[in-house]
Amino acid sequence: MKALGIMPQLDLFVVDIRQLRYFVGVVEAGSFTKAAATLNVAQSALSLHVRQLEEGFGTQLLVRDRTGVSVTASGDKLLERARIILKEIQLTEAELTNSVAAPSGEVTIGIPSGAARVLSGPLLESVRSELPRISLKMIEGMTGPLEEWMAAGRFNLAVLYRTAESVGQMTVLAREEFCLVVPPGEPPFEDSIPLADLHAFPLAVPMRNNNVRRSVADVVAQHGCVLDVRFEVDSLSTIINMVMEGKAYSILTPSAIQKEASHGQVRTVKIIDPVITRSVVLAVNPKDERSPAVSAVRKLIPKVVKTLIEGKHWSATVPDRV
Amino acid sequence: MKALGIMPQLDLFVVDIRQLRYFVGVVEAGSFTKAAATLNVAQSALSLHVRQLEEGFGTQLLVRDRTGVSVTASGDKLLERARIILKEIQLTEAELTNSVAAPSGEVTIGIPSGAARVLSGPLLESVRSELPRISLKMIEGMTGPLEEWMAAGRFNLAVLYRTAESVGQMTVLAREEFCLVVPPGEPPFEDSIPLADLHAFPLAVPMRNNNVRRSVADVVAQHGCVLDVRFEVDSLSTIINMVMEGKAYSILTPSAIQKEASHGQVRTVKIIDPVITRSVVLAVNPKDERSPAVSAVRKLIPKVVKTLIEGKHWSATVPDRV
DNA sequence: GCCTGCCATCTCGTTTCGAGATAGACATGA
DNA sequence: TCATGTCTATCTCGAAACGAGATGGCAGGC
Repeated sequence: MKALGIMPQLDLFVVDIRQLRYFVGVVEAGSFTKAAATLNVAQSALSLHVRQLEEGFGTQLLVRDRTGVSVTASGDKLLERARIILKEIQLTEAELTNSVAAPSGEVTIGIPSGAARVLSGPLLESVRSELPRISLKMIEGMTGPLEEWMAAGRFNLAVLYRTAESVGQMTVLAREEFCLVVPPGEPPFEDSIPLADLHAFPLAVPMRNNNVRRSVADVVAQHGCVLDVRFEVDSLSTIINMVMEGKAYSILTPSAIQKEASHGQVRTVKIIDPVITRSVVLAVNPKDERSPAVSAVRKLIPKVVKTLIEGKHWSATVPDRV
Repeated sequence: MKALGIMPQLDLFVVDIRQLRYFVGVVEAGSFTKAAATLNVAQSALSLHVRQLEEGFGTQLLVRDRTGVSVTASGDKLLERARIILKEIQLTEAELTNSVAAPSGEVTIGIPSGAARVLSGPLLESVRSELPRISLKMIEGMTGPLEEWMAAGRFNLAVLYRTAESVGQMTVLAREEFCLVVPPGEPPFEDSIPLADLHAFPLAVPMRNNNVRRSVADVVAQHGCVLDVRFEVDSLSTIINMVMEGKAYSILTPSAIQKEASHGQVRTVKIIDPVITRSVVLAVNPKDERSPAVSAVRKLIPKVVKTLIEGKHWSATVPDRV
């Protein structure tokens, strides 16, 4: 066994929690084989660890025979001591985690207007019901400014968008596909439209620095296509109103127009050849990672998202967890 | 963190002794960097482990700043608990090892006649003084029968010989070189003699199944040499007496004739081209490995051997320990 | 502006761990 | 006597964990 740092003397034996757990488990089961089944560990691993304890202490702890094991006098001493230690550890874990069972305080979250349209209500409700001592401050905005403010540490958490496969340390909440948002009663009437045909529709889209705009523009450029951008507006609700009033089309993700689409106020037509996707991700301010309140909200958000998607309140896909 | 067996739930956090030791060390040092120096562990390792504790408990334990660290309220709780746990472990180790601090009982050891000549007296004395509650039963014999008896489990321990580099689970106590044992006043008078010249001397050597005999015979055969074996005697003292009386020469290791050589009753001449060496090893009966008494004697023997060699009471070399 | 001190992160080689297979020992029943 | 079953010990190998060393970022002092 390698020197463990705190006691650098070579070959010094230091008992380990795992070994104690295995030892107690074996004694209580009465055999390595039964303990293996109970503890869901290979019998050979138990055999090895108990043997390491015996070698470390320089004394035999178990008597082995064909019917199993029984403890020696030394083994009884260790059993008693091990139970005390394991109990202490259990109490420690309970005490330390208990202090985060009811986290409290203020948590700030930045959220893009699009995602906010499906997520802000349910999230606020969930936090209120499940984390009653947490005050969630939600700041909605366009993604450009949100990225900057998050980078500046203005929020504890932020919902952001990413098109790259790699999202680093962030959690992927959902994947969305961009679609053509169509005024009611207007063509096209098919379920999908090729990217190359989008030029036929006059578009109201966000400003050039907008994440949505850049995502789509990149793909369009890559495919040698063009778009008929008539209006550049950094106001999602304005864009949606224009579509509802038949003044323009737009290219958005389902979260942005989930409600209007479900009420028939706009229609969505899938864009294909290629499908344009992006991820909705959750970023955490590294400084706040270990805050119990932030941690709790951070764990709650994916659940809210999953519930929305599975309840067909958001047309997106939940990413696979590996 | 992998499922630890006793709690197979994935990702379940289980505090580890090492982490607690590191945490306490860091808090007491007031900084990771100072703790690293104190604990002889890389600062990055401490940082990582404490962070794992924080992530596992879901709460921040330390406040870090440019002057070092201080504990949070949660950290204080953990510090208190950790000290209790580490103390319990220390007491456990003390209690368990204390029961082997004064091992008692009978220990049997087989020892070849050659090695017994230098080792049996000092070993019995050492056991008597350092392990007063142990009764050491020493059985001397030729190595052939000793090997068989040890294999049959007749002894707890056995001192044996090996010529191969690999000695498996056994402990190497010493290395010896075979030499020509010469009657006083007889040639050769040089300090060393080539193997090829040994045929000039009439030899009294042990019987064919003897370890000594086989070790030398193998090397002689490998070098295309011959020996003039006049007497085959399975009694070491008889062989030595014959040499002392000028009736024969012999080929033995220094342990066999250490006393007679030191009294001028025989001379030793180093055999070269090649030097013939063998190891003196200590074997333990696997069934007895964990007996405290056997373990204590097992640890004592190398010390006795080392003292003999370093005190020039045995012309052999102590093996390097890697 | 530079230096110092401190912590966090990354890479890489080493060590440890556990699963699975297998062998040996022993008792029981046919 | 042989086959079977039960139990423990040992070995191999792939995966995971660990720690050293290097490096970067940040803040304060000179």
